[in-house]
Amino acid sequence: MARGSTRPTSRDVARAAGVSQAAVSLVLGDKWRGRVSEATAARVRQAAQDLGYRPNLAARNLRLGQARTALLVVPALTNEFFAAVYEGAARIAAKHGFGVVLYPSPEGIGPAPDPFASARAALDGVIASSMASEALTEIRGDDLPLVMLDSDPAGSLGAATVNLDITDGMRQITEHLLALGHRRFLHLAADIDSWTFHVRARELAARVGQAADTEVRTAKAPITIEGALAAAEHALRGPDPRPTAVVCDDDKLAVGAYKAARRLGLRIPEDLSVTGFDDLALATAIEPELTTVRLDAELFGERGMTALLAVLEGETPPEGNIPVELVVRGSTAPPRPS
Amino acid sequence: MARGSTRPTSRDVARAAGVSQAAVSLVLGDKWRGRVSEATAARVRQAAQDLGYRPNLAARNLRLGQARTALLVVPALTNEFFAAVYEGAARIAAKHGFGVVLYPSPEGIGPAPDPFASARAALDGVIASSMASEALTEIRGDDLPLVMLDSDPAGSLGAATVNLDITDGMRQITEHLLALGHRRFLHLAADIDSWTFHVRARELAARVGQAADTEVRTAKAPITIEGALAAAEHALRGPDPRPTAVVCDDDKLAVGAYKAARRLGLRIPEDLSVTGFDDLALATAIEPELTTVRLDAELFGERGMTALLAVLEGETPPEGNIPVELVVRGSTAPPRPS
DNA sequence: CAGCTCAAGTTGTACGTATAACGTCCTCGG
DNA sequence: CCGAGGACGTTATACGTACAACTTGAGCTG
Repeated sequence: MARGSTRPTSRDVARAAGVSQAAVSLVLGDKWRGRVSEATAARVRQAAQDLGYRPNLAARNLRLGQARTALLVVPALTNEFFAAVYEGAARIAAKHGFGVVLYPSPEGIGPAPDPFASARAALDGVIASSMASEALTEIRGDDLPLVMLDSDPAGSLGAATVNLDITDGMRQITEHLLALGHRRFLHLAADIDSWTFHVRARELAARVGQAADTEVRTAKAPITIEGALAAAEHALRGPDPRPTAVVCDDDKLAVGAYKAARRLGLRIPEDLSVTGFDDLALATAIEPELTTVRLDAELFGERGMTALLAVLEGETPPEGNIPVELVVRGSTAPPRPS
Repeated sequence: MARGSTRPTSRDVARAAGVSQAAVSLVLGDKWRGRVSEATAARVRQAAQDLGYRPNLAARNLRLGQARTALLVVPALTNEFFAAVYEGAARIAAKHGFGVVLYPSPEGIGPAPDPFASARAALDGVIASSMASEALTEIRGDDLPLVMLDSDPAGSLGAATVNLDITDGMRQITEHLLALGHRRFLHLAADIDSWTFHVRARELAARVGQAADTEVRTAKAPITIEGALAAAEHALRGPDPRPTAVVCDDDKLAVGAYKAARRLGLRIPEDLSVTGFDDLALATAIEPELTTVRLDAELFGERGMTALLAVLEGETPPEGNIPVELVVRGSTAPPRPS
C-alpha cells in the first residue's frame, strides 16, 4: 500500500503511444477493426508492453457491470473430492475468461465480517454443494444466479441442479454384493443430513429389500477415520449373526471399517467385504484395494460451471445425471459359508 | 446478465432515507461519529436493510485502489497439503476482511486468456509455493508484494519467505533410523526440482554421512502411487545388500514403497522400515501406520498470509522457521540382523 | 447582538475503464 | 467540382463508491 509509483493506466499507455485513451481501450480490447490503423495498433501494443501495462480489473468490472467471477461453495477443500470439483470448475471457467473464488470454510471465519456477504456485486453467480446449503441464503442474494450440486431437484426451487447418479452407484454396489451371495449388510453411513447421503440409504434399502432373507443394519459416523472405526467396531460387535458386508457412504468411512475388521481379527475380503464411495486416492492406497464407486469429481465441477455459464447466458442448462462406475477391486468376495 | 432490475446502489438507499449519497457512505462505512446524527444513521441503515443493499465491490475497489484480495499459487489443490495451506491462509485473510483466490492449475487453462495475467490490479499481493515458481513472473507483475512458501531464503530476492523447518524434519527422521540401527538407506525422492526437496536430499546425505559404514541410494519418482511403486520396486530389486530403510520425500511416495514391499514379499517394519513426510490422512489409513514428519499445513498457510499482510502494512514480516514434528508409528523398527 | 464554534449534513470529484457519439481528412464516382 | 462515405481517430460520459472540502443553522460567549 505504501507503494510510491502507482501502476500504469491506459492513459499512460496512450501518452506513450501518442494516442487517446479510448484508442488504447479499443486496441487492447480487440475492437479496433476498421477503427484504428494496423500501424497505430502496433504502436499501442508496444507501448503497453514497454510499460508493463495491465488493465485495472476493478475499473473494468465497474464499467462492464460484471466480474466474470463465480463463487463455489463447498464444505471443505481438504476433502479431495471437493478439491477436484474446484479444479474442474476452474478449468471451464478459465476457458471462458472467468475466475472461481471459494467460500472460506465457515468455522474459520469467526466474528470477522464475512468478505462474501458484501461481495455479491463482484460475483456473477454461485455454485453450491448441497452439503453447504444452510449458509447459502445469506451468502447469495435472492437475485444471484445459482447452480446446486448434488441436491434434490424437487427441492431446489428454480435453481439449476447438477447431480451425480448416486442412485445408480448404490444400485451397482448392492447388486454386486447380492450377486456375490451377501445377505446381511452393515450400512456405515455419514452422519450428515444431506440429500446425497439420503439417496444412498434409500437405494440400499430398496434394492436389498427385494431379495429374500436379507437384513440391513445402520451405523452413523462422522466422516473421519477414527469416527468410522469406532462406529464400525461397535456395530460389528453387535448381536450375531454378523453382517458379511459393510457398505460405506464414503471411502474414508471404509478405511475405518478396515481398521475395525483388523481389530476384530476379521480378514478382508475373506471374512468381511467392504465397499466405499468416491474412489479417492485412499481407495488404492490401502490393502486390499477398495471396491468402490468412482465419481468423476472434476467432471462434476465442469458440469456445474457449464450450467452456471448457461444460466448467465440466459440459456437453459443441460439436464441429466452424470454417470458413475463401480470399480471392483480386492475388498469384496463371496461370504464365507456358514 | 439479462436481469431487468439492477441491484440497488447507495444512491437508491440515500433517496429512500432522504439523505445524500455521501451520508449513506459515511454511515455504512462506520465513519459517521460526530458527522451524522444517530437518528439519521438509523434511518439509513433501515433503508439499506429494506432495499437489500450491498455495496458494489468493483466500485469500492476502484475508489480505494485496493481489492483486499490475495492470490495463492499452489501446484495442485487435490494435494491435501496445499488444500490445508489454502484453508489456513483463507482463515487469516477472512479475519482481516481479505479474500484469497487461487491460481488455477496451469495445465487446465489451455489456450484461453489467463484470467489472472490481467487480474493484477484486483490483487493486493501474492503468496506462492516454490513448486510453482516458474510461472510466477508472468502472473505477478514486478511490483506486486510477494511472499514465498518453502523457498530458498537466499534465492528469493527481496520477497519475504515462510518456511517449514524441513531440515530439522529430515534430521529427526535420519536420527530415528540411525538410532534403530539402520545403515543402508533408499531415498525415494520426488522428481521435482524445487528447494524443499533439495533440502531433504542434502540433509539426509549430510546426517547419514556422519555415521560409519553407511550407504544411501536414490530413486526418483513422480508423486503418484504408481510411479513410486515402480521406482521403489526397481530400486529394491537392485544389487545386494538391500537397503533396510526407505526414506520417502512424501507420504504418497511411501504408499508406493508399501506396495513395492508387498510385491517383493517384504514385511513392514520387520523386513523393511519406511518413513514418509507431510502426515497426510493417507499416513494413518495404511497398515502399518506410517512413521512420518508432521507438517502443519494450515499453520503454514496462516503464516504466509500473516506475512503478506505485514508486507502490505509496510511492516517487516516475522522471521523463523515453522517447527515440525516426527511422528513415530508402526512402519519403522530395528533392521533384521544379517 | 456580533462573532465564534460545532453539529449535521451536502456538493463535488476522482478512481480507470469501455463505448456511444462525434469530428476530420481523403478518396472517388458522377 | 461536389457530396458521400470510409478510414482513423477523438471527446465526453457513466459505472458506484469514498472522502475532501464546503455550507448551513443553531447555540453559546463576551
